[in-house]
Amino acid sequence: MKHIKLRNMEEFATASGISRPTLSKYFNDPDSVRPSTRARIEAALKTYDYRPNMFAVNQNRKLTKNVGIVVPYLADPFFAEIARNIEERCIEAGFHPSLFSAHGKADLENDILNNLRAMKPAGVLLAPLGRRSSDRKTIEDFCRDVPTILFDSNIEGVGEAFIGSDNASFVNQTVDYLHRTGDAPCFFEMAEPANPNAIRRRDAYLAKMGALGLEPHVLSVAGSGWAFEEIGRQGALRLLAKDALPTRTVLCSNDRLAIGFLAACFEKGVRVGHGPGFDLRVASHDDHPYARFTCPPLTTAAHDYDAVSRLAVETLLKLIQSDGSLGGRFERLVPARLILRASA
Amino acid sequence: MKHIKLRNMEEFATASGISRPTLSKYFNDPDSVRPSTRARIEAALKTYDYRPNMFAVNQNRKLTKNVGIVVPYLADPFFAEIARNIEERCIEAGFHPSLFSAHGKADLENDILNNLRAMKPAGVLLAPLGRRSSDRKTIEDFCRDVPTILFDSNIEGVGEAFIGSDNASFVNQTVDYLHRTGDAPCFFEMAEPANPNAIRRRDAYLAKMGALGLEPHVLSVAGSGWAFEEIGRQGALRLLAKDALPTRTVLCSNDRLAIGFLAACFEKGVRVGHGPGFDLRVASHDDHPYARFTCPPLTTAAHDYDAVSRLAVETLLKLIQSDGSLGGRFERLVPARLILRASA
DNA sequence: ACAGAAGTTTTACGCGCGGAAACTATTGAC
DNA sequence: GTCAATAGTTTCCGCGCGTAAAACTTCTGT
Repeated sequence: MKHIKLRNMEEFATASGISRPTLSKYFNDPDSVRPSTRARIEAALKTYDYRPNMFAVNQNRKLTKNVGIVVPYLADPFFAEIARNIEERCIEAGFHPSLFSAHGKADLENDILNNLRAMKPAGVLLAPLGRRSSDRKTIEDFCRDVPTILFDSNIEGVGEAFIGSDNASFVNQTVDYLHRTGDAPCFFEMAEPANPNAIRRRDAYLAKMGALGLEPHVLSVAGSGWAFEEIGRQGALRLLAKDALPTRTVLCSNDRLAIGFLAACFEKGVRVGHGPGFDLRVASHDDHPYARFTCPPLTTAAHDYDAVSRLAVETLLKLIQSDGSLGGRFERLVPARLILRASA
Repeated sequence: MKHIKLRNMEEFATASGISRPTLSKYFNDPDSVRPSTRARIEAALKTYDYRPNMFAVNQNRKLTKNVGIVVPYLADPFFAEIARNIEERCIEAGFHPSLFSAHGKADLENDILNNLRAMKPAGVLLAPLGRRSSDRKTIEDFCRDVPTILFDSNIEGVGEAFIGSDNASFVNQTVDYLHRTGDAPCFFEMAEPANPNAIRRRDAYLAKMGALGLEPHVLSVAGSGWAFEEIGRQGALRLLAKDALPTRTVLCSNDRLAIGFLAACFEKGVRVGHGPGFDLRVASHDDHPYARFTCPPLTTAAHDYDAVSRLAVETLLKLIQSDGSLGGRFERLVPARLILRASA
């Protein structure tokens, strides 16, 4: 029966027979009015079509219900998936998430943060581009003005909290498994990783190999940017052509590199798998949405998407409730779960 | 030197020595003021840190600079890629795009449209979920209130325009190529496609086979939702187990199904490729970002991402300039480009 | 130099809502 | 039934900016 469209709260007040300040209270918090009047209001809402003007609301409210979600590269299914997860949790909590992608570009990330400032968000969840310290200041300034929680990729000391994956857990599990069931792996990575997690994974690999008393082999392939699959493929093709793999077991820094690596193996007729009749074992990290559809399916260490997104949103809500400060920087690293498939 | 932060335009007016209405004009259109005063304003902007409050601006402006971009499923790299493309073009044109994903859920799409209404966007680019007519009304109502352009997936008569891909062009090219270089294909698809494009592709396949005087074979596999790869894989496994493929050439409705199909072939030792020594040729449509990394790389008909996004944004800008109506529904279908890779 | 055009300032109002203050009505326990 | 606490009403102001009107100033072309 939503026929008459009302233009403002005043009209809705006269139409519903309830004073405007009471309506204002109701829209800010439906529980702040008596149940009987709440029922009257909600009955009126079904008869008349009225919604508060969000611009007028946000102009006057000290704290909006907006939250910003910023990811470095949305065309990467990993970020698409985690952003989806976070977005849904924010909606559940009664907030209005806005999703932004830096598309791999630092200056776009800066623009996003500046525009986000104008939205006066209650809080921001930011997965920064991993990059040199030259741009660190922009993010630092932003975090000083807006309650921000970093996720996925950490910047030491910046933001009120960091929620991420425990790269050591990822690498320890994969190296352990590969070593236990055959040979310890060499480590395949990009020479100039776009992301600090890659550096932590290499460090974890070196540490783990040291702990096992084994000699590490790091293969750093050239390439920059976000076209990881192609970089992995080209790197693998070069290594295979030169027969330069130091071991018959390869651990890739991440699944997107591994997807390219496997494509190169297929191209060159290298049989990837575990057991007799196979030339090479390949494992990786992330459990990328397509990792189960590679040929062969990829053995990998899986992110706990659910836990990371849940913790990130929970921490953000806590941060918002405690008025923008948690009293000390909170950090939480979520461990990985090993996924065994045919590639290793 | 951006030291003093000014709280509103009034303060900036006194600080810069320029009247507030003139500043207002400047921020709405920098070219609407005399070059000399424009220079004075921009000089002042470098001394003082001031940006108009976007909520106050949008409350009073009849037409905001917001544009909404709505896609059905952002975790699908196809939509991630086209959304990225569209977003960047909108920014270039001086608008503020907001990206939303329905995450495959019809009720979420409805919520998004309702929230979008509150943002009073100048225009909206909507790639609707393909679904039954029961929800058509929500979209129709929305399009009546907000200047909207549909893309990717059409709904007859809804919105001011539709920009999409020419499914017939996709299918004609792949069928032609397969037929010319070997055998005509059977058609592999989902029985209950999430998207009307799938139906058009099947129809195009039937028509093309008819035109070639050949008998068509449509293989519809069970499954619904957006996990296309798994649906394709399961369907392929069943068909291979029963040896039920009517031809040695398979044309998949889209690349995500094909990715699953290829995974199943690999699993079962079916050698996919073109020429002697291969069991099966597989081709598809879309040129999904991962199509070049499948094993073997996928022969497919590529979307012209660039043309679709460019046309969509151009049409939207035209629509906004002409005050919300183009005087008749505009439709434009972009042809495909055949990409030959090893799978067929 | 001067009329006319174009740009600028002054003044004033409005947008739709948040929120404070003072007052009135309702509630529930004694 | 009284009274205090709670909830609602009335009235008013402020938020930051768009925008209109009128007066004023500066810029054009001749």
